[in-house]
Amino acid sequence: MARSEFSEKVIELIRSVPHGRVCTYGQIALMAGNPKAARQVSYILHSCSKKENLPWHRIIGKSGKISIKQFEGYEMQKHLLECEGIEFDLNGKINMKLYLWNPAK
DNA sequence: TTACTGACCTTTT
DNA sequence: AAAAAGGCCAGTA
Repeated sequence: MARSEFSEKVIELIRSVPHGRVCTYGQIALMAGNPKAARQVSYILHSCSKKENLPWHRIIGKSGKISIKQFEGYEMQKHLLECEGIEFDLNGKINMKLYLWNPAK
């Protein structure tokens, strides 16, 4: 598999996400060096979550919603996030203000 | 090599 | 405010 520099950065960033915190695709893509490669982040997750055992459940959409389809693992992600202390509102969204991981700066 | 796909994001109706 | 369309990049076939 072609692990580009971008991919490795994404993987490392995902691994850097603290327990009980979430991050967005765009955020990771931006930190990885490509603000517009957010879509690719998801692809990398799919490729490595199994092999690298990455916390893919901590990666969500910018709106605070889970982007994945229900039959793909929506329930599992929600459960995993709840186990980390993250709560969902009535609309199934996450409070970004509280849980969004803001890396350094 | 080109073509198609995708767990997105931004801008425009 | 909500919904639709376009654009972007990297990876796989």
